[in-house]
Amino acid sequence: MLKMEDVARLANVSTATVSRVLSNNKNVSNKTRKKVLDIINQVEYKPNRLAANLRKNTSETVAVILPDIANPFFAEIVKGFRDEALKSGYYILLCDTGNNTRQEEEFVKLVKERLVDGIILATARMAKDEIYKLSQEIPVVLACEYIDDYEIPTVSIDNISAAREATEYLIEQGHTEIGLITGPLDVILSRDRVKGYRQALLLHDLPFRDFFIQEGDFSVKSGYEIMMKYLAHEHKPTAIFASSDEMAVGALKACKSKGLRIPDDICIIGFDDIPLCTLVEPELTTVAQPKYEIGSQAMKMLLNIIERKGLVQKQMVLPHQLMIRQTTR
Amino acid sequence: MLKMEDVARLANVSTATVSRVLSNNKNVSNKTRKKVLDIINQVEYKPNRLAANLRKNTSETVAVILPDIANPFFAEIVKGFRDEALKSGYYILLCDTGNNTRQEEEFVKLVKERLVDGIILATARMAKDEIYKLSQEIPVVLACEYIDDYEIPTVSIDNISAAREATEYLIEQGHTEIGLITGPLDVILSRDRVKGYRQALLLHDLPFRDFFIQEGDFSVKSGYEIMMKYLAHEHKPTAIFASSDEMAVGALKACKSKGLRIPDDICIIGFDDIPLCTLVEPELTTVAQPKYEIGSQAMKMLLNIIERKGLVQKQMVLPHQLMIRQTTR
DNA sequence: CTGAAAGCGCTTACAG
DNA sequence: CTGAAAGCGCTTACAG
Repeated sequence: MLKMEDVARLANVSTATVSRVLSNNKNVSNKTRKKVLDIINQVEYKPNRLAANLRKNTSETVAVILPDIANPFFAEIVKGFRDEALKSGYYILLCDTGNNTRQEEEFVKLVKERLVDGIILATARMAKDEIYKLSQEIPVVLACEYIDDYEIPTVSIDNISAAREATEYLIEQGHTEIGLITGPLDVILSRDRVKGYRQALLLHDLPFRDFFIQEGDFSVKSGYEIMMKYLAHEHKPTAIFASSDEMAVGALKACKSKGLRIPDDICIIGFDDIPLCTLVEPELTTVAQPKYEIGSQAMKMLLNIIERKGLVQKQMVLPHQLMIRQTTR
Repeated sequence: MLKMEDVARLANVSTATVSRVLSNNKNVSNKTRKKVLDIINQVEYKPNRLAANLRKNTSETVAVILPDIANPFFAEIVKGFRDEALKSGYYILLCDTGNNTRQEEEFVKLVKERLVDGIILATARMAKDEIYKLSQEIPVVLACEYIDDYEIPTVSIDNISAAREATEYLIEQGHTEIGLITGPLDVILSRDRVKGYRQALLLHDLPFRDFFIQEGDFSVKSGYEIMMKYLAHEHKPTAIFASSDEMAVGALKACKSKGLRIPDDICIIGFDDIPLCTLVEPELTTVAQPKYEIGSQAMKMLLNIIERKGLVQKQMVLPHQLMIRQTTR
């Protein structure tokens, strides 16, 4: 494999000049630049990024840490990450934790090893203060969740308001017994959505029942199982608010398997608005998040921080939207 | 950030010794090793991988090039990649081409820049001989597709046989008018599945109709639109074989929108067996691929080639399975 | 506008 | 078992 030295020799210049040409440094005469570029094209020279990065003390790579790449919600966000990273010539190191908290910490060492210039945490299991500590050492942006205690850069919707509105919508439709299927409660956004749900009940003077809050893990299966539990109870909810579309679909499946009609016998609202919503029957009412936008904005923010492009907005809240479809009425 | 030099000074040894301790080189006395490890733990030293890799001329990173991370089929395969890579301490650089052929070539330059030690192509749009050329320069494994002309390492199912069996199953159920919804025909596996379909018709002396082969792009939308076209035709198919589950679900949706009953009026078979299959109604009959296995085996093969662990099987064909559910009878 | 030279932080023959 | 020293392939002050 050719190195810069070879190109320099062929072009009769120093490696410094070749390097300058490659980095579009203005301090090169047009004549020299052309000569060097010709050689580069001719021999198809590509600089060794490892060497360049070592010297520049960067990696031009960012880590995206997320729980599960097979989750369609994250898949869409990743597209936003990707497009924005590519625009700036950064690569993405995929860090799928498989919902394993230890893995999350494991990946953080990427940073110490200088393999990445920054990290996007698309949902975190780590404690808030750990995230904060991390963000003091290295550029970190948290996607999908809002953290208020610390000044950690964040791109997300307002999960509390979104959950409150969804719950209030059900209340307005006459429901008073609303079952909540939450995400894992070590995830901040899961807790925020519980808050929103509680706020809605309080605002409408509705009683709060412990049994009506059940913790799922975002999967179809957990939604199914929790719904079965609800249905086995003597005091059944008349509406379900699930913290992910997949759990909502699981709940839908459970209701159908028991011969219940949706939305006549029971109403269901999901969260995220993944493609699946319009593929099930009836089509799922849900809270839409601007997934792609969250991804691209989070990456943009991270790259701005990495490249210290002056002041960057630290907390960005994007709009959500209640998508009323066929599982509510 | 501390460097090896600092650790060496603190431990009163040379950097060579620190390096040996870090790489588990046996040529270090237990006493020295302990002394060095104590310092390393104490100051939380992490070696700069960039520097180590430059020196060793590796990157301990592999590129996974795939069309669309949001495709649930690939998402599951990626899990196989991930687990196997992690086992060997390799990282994965995510290269989602967004179904853009130019992007595919773009990513190949990662190799020239020494940013990755090898490449997995999870489905390729590149011409066979280009893939071959690439595989001569750098370790390459092709996942999901089988290439026979060249000796390119490959992990896949037998797409031809799988498609033939699925088509024959429909024929055995009495269908003679079978519409095929293919994937993009620049993808090898799409063409292989067309081959299998043709073989089945030939084997059963059934006529081959050009109109019954329609090219989709693996998306729900394309399946929907193609099905609508079939249904608008005076000579309608009585069964559909789609080259992806998402297209099959699109076809299903189209049939339902026209008031057709599945499987009574029309039968549908998909391909891949993604989770969606059991979430739609009726549940989708499909050809299951061992997705996770394809991923882990492909990564294992790639890492073996990279680390030159002797002879590696060059072509691995994994079993597929027809999953008969509710959209056929 | 250009080049000589130092240095990024490691690893690895080589010598002892 | 250990260390001195060269070198991986770039970039970047510095000097001219």
